[in-house]
Amino acid sequence: MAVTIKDVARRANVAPSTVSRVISNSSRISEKTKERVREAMKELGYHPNLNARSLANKSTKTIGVIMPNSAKVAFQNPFFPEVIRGITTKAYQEGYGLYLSTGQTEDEILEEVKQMVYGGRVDGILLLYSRVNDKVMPFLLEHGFPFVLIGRPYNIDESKVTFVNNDNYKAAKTVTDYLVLLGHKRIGFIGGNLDYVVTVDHMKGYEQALQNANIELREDYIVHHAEVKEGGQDAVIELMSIDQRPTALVVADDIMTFGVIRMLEDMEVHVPDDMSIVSFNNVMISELSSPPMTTVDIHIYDLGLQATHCLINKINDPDIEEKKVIIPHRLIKRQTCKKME
Amino acid sequence: MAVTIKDVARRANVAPSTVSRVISNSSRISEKTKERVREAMKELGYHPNLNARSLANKSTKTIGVIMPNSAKVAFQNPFFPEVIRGITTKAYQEGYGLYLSTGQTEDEILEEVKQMVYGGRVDGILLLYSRVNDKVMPFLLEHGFPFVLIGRPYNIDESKVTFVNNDNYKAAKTVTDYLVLLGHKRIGFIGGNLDYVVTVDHMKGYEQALQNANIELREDYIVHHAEVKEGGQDAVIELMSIDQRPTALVVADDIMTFGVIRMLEDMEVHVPDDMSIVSFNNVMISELSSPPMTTVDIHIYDLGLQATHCLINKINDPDIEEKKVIIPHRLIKRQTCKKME
DNA sequence: TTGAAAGCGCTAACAC
DNA sequence: GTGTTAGCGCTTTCAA
Repeated sequence: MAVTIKDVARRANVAPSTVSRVISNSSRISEKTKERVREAMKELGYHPNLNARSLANKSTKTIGVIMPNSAKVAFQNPFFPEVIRGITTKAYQEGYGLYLSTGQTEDEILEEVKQMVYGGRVDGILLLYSRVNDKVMPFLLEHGFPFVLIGRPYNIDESKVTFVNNDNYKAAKTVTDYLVLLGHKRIGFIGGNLDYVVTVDHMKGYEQALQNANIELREDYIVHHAEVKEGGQDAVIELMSIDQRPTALVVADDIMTFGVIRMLEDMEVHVPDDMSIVSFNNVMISELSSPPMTTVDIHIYDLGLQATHCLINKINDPDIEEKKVIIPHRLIKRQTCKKME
Repeated sequence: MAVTIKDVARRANVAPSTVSRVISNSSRISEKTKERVREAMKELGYHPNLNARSLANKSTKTIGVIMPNSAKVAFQNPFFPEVIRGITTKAYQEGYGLYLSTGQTEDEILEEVKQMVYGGRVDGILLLYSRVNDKVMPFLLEHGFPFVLIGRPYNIDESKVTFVNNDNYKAAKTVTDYLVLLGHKRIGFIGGNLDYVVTVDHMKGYEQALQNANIELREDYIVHHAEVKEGGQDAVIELMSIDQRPTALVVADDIMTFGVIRMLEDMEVHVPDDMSIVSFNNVMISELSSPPMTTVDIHIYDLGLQATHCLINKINDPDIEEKKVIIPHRLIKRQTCKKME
């Protein structure tokens, strides 16, 4: 059996409560006793039992991280590693640990969240996605459990939830405007899963830009795919089979763009000469495509960092008011766009 | 305050222990009482407190996942997401949760591991890397704490630790043999961080293949870089500045290969016409490079899955004997290799 | 400034 | 089959 607070107390000739106070560095303990107790802890190799502490405390110092259903797909995309990197950094600084969701389906995940909340496993929850008809958020809201959303609440009053997001609408609009400015009129859109709010926002931005430019919206220029890998490739096939092919593409995600470029290459459609492309995220390898891709940097790392920051604030002060943080984005011009002749 | 086991007991007119037994579905409870108790749980909306359970139980049903120091670098590489995907799958099946390390330096991580172990936060630990002078493994070994290593123990008796690995030596040898068979004699090697055992193994395989082929080893053909992104590019510069440039490259990692191809392209060295390349891992995007890369599939997902499987076995039966699992690899031929004229 | 003791919610040994 | 009860190791009143 491991050494407990009682052992330390005995050794230092004090009461267990005193040891506890020393651990939390209470100001009402004399320096002398503190020293003596610390000594004893060292000698015995004492380490607190975190479960016992959590039980007495009702605080776990851990954050639950909920990934979209099926990490299967999620983790394919460097977005998640990168956002977790941001989360990790802040969490470590503040002495929090991370507890990861493992469920694959929406229902499994909801079950897990319930366990985390009811079971007292975590002090707060980070939602790494915003889905259109999500059940997790309503649950959390209903129970007044601290959480922060990365993304944007949908069908839920924004003032009721703290979230960290990009202005994806604007980003998509800017990017489309940019292609229009380069002289493109036939601009296709390859979007992600329509269940995700980010996809909805992207599409609206794209549509608005075209409308502003008096370019007619063509249904057949818009393709959606859930899978980042095959998705990009399938989408290309669809778009290239159209009579009047697009000359430029707005692509939901950099990884998709890899697939898109690859596929176009196979069809001898050259980027950027025959096709311009802009996409989103600017993950690490985005600059390593051939040609290097023009993309919107959404500062994924910051999304994670800020969200964690907000969450910890909320945990520390449950009555803090809800907050909306927009992380700025930035168009990174590389070599997948070209002016129309 | 949440509803506890006592509330349920009162409601169902039984003792708390009975409720506990119903929860664990003990066979010594009559179906009738079980029903009654379950009814009460439903009515009251009971959910067990996991901290209390862990405290009484000395079991947390969670696995600690330790990433190499600085997830900063680690997560850049799709290897980790993919291995976690494997872990996640098995863990979920078996009802285990995942607790992630967040430390950046080796010391921080060792501290975290100690916390996990002493603090009773996890039942077992998964080590996602094998470093040459690692302190975590000795610690775990010394404390007889259940853990499984993904990779290979170094400077530690293999029979003392359960590990899941590829035969990286052989993979590197095969790959180099392959290039030799294609007629290459000037074969460069771009390796990862030499602190990692996998890098050591790769290099040995490479050297052995050259030796077997009676090709002299050239120091200047061997370059190591820790960072996957810049690494590949820097390495190319070094290798291309040599008088007698290599005609083929063995690259430690697919992501590096993206950088390598990119850089070669900039120098108008075309792959595979002017340079053949083979690398390792076969992550999702590996087939999306231009040209698609020839690489060794190491079945990352299986590494994670098997390791988790072994760990859970060890947790359930601490006296089970240590085991060594080698996940097979497979050369995936795509388009970055060409026969020398 | 310190100690005694109650309790956090659950499990498991022991009794019946 | 079911109940009683003593912990698990810590925190936190309340007293002194």
